[in-house]
Amino acid sequence: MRKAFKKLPRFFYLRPTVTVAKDLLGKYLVHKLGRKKLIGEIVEVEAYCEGDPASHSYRGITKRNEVMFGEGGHLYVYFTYGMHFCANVVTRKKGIGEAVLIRAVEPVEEVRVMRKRRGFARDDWDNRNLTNGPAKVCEAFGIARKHNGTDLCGSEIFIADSSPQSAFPARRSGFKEAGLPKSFGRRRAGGRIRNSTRIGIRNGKDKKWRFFVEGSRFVSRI
DNA sequence: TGGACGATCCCCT
DNA sequence: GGGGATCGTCCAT
Repeated sequence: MRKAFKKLPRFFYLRPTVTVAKDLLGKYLVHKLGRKKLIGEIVEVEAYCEGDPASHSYRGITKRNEVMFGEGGHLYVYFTYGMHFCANVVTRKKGIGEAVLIRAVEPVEEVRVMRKRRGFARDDWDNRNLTNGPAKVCEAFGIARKHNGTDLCGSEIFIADSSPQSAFPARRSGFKEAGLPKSFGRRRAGGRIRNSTRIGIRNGKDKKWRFFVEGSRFVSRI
């Protein structure tokens, strides 16, 4: 019996945060906006764990970070530097404040919409700078404050899999029933997973919890 | 109530 | 590689 394509199930997100971070590479971020589906393949993430001084959850639960302490599989969106939003995938069970920051994706579907949202010129055909940073991803995908707490097991914003080698296989035959375009199954980024220290933090510098797809043109930096 | 600073981006040199 | 934009959040008065 063939397994139908489906968005990642709840238990995917309840696992250890570093594991979830690595497994998110090559998966597809999907935002249903009206009749359109904005889709990008995740190529760069960072894990933020308990006892991690770089994490927003380090000093305990507050109004800002409470979504991080909720059940895994929800979206934690925060506002930073007075002008940017960043999106995180909440992990683990309720009560544990851990999450994975989505740092970069490779644009896949509705790229024109993303380009317009990012204010790209019509004659600028290099999409490398479209979604190669956490705030750029949010701007391109139209993710903002109102999406904080969104259930990724819902139908507005979710993450899907199309990699046949992964632990969460999907088949092209299932895309139609999932309402996704036929081109959806193509794996684009390829490459092995590499890791490094995280970007833009002072504390927790030693942890090598940034994960990215080796050789991808769409990561924020090498 | 004030002030320091931030999981960033963009433009400038 | 350096600095400015810009404001919500948190902690110290």
